[in-house]
Amino acid sequence: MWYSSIVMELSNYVKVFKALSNEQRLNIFLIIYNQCCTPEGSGGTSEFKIKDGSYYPGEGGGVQGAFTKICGCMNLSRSTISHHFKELQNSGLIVCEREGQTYRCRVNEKLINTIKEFFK
Amino acid sequence: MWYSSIVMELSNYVKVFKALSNEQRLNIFLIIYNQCCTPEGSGGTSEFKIKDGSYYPGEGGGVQGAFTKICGCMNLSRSTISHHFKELQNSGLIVCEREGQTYRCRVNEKLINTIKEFFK
DNA sequence: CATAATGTTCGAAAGTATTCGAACAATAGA
DNA sequence: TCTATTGTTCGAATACTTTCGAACATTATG
Repeated sequence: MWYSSIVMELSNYVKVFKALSNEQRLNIFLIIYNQCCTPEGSGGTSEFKIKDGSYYPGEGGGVQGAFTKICGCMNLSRSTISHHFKELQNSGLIVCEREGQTYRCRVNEKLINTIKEFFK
Repeated sequence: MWYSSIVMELSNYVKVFKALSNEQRLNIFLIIYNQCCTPEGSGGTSEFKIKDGSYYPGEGGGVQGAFTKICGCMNLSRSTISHHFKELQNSGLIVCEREGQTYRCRVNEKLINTIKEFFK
């Protein structure tokens, strides 16, 4: 028999699942997750880079016009994208900071491992 | 760099995360998940058994008075429990059937593996 | 069969989410 | 410095969730 291993307060799992429970937000998360992750094990800051409508991972860039370009991809207003980013940050799934007009996001790999563990 | 492996329609992932995005429902899921799973790899029907306020897994029993007892544990009405069970079933996370007054639930291990894969 | 118990369905109330556009603040570049 | 662009915050509209109690259907048992 299986046991789920619960290592955080249940309300934190709820936050994560809630963050992923909206299709638009899940899409945004996947863009970040798939395009902008650190090499496994590095644990450092990873980058999220969008240029000319395509995504370029890695190499220290960050994004310019990330929101607007994501808006273009998914037909949502900038304020809505901003809101969804905030929800993702709030759940702990991503960590973002700005440097001038450059947006820098990293996926919280530790939390993702915790969620993986949840499903044993 | 990681890539999430998406093997279902995104809307199905959304359904699963939505099902787990409410603390009460997550609790119910955990009761089922932790107390009533088949031995790994068996793939068969597992049981969900509650008796005298305690949970007894396995051995072909099923539940009598499951809802009422869960109500007792979590201060929710029977109609609410019923609703949450339906949501969990709807997401595909659990499969339930009744046999007379006996409730039989199994966790959908295949779907759970799919979700695990999602987090690479 | 009558009764008690269990789970379901319905409608309503209250709360939460999603989305928008407008007004705003910060920054980069002409 | 002025302008265009970017992301943020606000308030509002609409839609969805959570929860309840009441009425109902089904089943087990006296």
